[in-house]
This record gives sequence, C-alpha cells and structure tokens, in this order.
Amino acid sequence: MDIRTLCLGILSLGNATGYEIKKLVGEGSFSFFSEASYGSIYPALTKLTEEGLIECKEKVQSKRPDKKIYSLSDAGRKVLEHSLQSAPKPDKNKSEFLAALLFAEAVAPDRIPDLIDERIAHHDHQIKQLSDMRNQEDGKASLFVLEYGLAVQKAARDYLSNGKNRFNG
Amino acid sequence: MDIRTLCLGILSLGNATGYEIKKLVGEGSFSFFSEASYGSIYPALTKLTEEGLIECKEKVQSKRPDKKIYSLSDAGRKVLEHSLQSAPKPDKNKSEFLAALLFAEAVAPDRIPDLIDERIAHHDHQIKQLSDMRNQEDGKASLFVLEYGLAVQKAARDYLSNGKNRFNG
DNA sequence: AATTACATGTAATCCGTTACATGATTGA
DNA sequence: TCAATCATGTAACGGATTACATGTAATT
Repeated sequence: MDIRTLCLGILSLGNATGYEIKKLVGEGSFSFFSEASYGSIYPALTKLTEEGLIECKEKVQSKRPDKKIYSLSDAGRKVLEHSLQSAPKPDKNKSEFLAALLFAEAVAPDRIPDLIDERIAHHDHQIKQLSDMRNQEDGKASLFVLEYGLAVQKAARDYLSNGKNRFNG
Repeated sequence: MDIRTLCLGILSLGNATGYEIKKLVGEGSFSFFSEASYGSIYPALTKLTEEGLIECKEKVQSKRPDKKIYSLSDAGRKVLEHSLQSAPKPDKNKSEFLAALLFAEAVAPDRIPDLIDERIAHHDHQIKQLSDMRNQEDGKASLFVLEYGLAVQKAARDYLSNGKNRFNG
C-alpha cells in the first residue's frame, strides 16, 4: 500500500490535517501496522488534492498555525474502494529483536536474557497503550484491528515469559 | 539493523553464499522478520570483504556457476558482538491486511468477511511452513525464534477465526 | 528557562528494489 | 519443451527519511 492509499484510507475514517495523519501513523491506532513521515505525507496530500481525490479547507487559527483540513471526495472514495478489491500484499515485518536474539547465540549468549526481559517490558508497554486506546475506539473494524494488535502482543509476551528460562541455565 | 549487520549475523550462524543468504531472508527462517534483495546483498558482501569483516573463498564448480562462500572473520565477529550490545530498534510492521480491514468498513464493508477468510488461510499456510521448518532447526535461539513466529501466527489466526462473526451479521 | 506541541512544507540524501545481463542444468 | 534452480553482479529508478526552515503557545 502506497502512501497515497494510506492517506485516502485514513481520511475515509474522518477528516484530518497532515499533522494529525502523522500522529495517527506515528503513535496512534495505525502505528503498529503502518508508518510515514511528514516528508511523504504533505507532498501526498498536495498531489491528491490536485487530482481531486481529496478536498482541502483551510482553517485560519489565531493561537495556532493555520490548518489544512482534508476530506475524502467522492472520486477519492471510489479510488479507495477500487484499491480494496485487490488482495492486500503480504505483511512486511522487520524485527531487530528477533534478529538480535538469533545472532546473539553465537557471539553474545549472555545478552539473551536481558534482550528477552527488555522485550517483555516493551510488550507490556504496548499492551497498556493499546488497552487504553480501546476505550476510545469507535468503529467495529477499528476496534477489531486494535484487538488484533492486542492479541498478537499478548501472545508474544506470553511466549517470551514462558520460554525465557530456556536461556537462564 | 542495516543490511551489513544482517549479513554478519547470518554468517555468524554458518558460512553461506550471497545466493543462500537471499534464500534465507526470502523464504527461509529469516523471512518472517527480515528481508533483502540481491541488489543489496551482493554489494554488501563485497564491501564487508574489502573491510575485512568477512572472508571469501571462491569455489569453482563444473555443473553449476562458481560460488563465493563467505565466512565471518574475527574482526567481523567483534563488530557484530558490538552491534548486539545496543538495544534493538523497535519493530517495523507494515500490514496491508489490517489497513484494508480498517478502511473497508467505510467504503467496502461487504469485502470484510472475504478479507478475513483469506487472511486465515494465509496464517494457516504460514503456520504449516513454520511447523515444517521447526523439525530442521538446530540452535536453541533459532528454534526459539521460529516458535515465537509460530506463537504469533497462531494467536492471529485464532483471533480472526473467533472474531470474524462480528462482520457476518 | 527550556522543551514539547502545534502546523506546514521542501531539498538533499540515503537505501533498497526492480530490471537488466548471462548461462548451464535439472525437473516437470 | 518450458520453467525453475543455481549463481553473481550492476545500473537505473523509486520511495521514503532526515534535516532544514519558521514561529507561536502551552507546559514543565
């Protein structure tokens, strides 16, 4: 999924500014399965507007910088709908943790228990974040996706805490 | 983790050619948490050799193209060891499936059950692959990582099959 | 007093994939 | 006979991040 479709999709859930989109993919409900930086979001929004797939309303603010609130147009909705007809491409998961764990066996085995403990803490943190978000989610799919994330995080944490003793002795 | 560290790490587990490294990250035990193409692997191996972090033995073959078998040098081992001391960077997970699921609610809700069924089939396939690999794994960490993958895949599949009915009615 | 949040945008740079180039051998 | 496997490598291209540029206001 390219950045353009990502923007269309996020806007299908509600109007937003570039800044807000960045927050969503950087820390919010999208952050555990997507990512993007300002350097890709802003140009994408400009281009989508030129193409008529989204619309832009400028909102002048006094105590804050002016905003550009984007919304999905009918044309954009159709394009998004069309994109969703084809099968999603397989996930891309890059995990330095798993790589480090694997490589540590040969060159730094003492490091493994720490690596796992830090990871468990990390999962706990993620689980807490997602749990907190759950109370704020609205849509069915939105909740479903968030709980998918929760289920995966919990499984990972449980696997690690049950299995870490393999490296203690 | 950059491509260089990835190569060092893979070579820490055993000697390999560029071709074999590509197979490992593309289909093998690494494929579910890492990725790389020939276009990045071969130049990386050349450069690591120039830097003395890996060594290269050319093996002339008659019925097959000649091979370059790479192995980790002592210097390379130290560099790898050092890399593993710092905390691994957080995972990067890109899932078109989750994005599609989320976006489908607004523009193509009828598509959701299919999306989920295809995903369950995909998880089943992955689980089978990983289970098959499990019997061939050797190292402790190698098995541990593979089973981590299995645990996560199973949790995802179970979550989806238990929850998909939310979108049927 | 200093940092974070708000808010947008561009240019340089990095990094990696895709496509190209080559060619024998084996299995379907 | 045709596709896939084995095997290495480069060049063009694309896409995204990082850093830069700017400035107010709220928070710590």
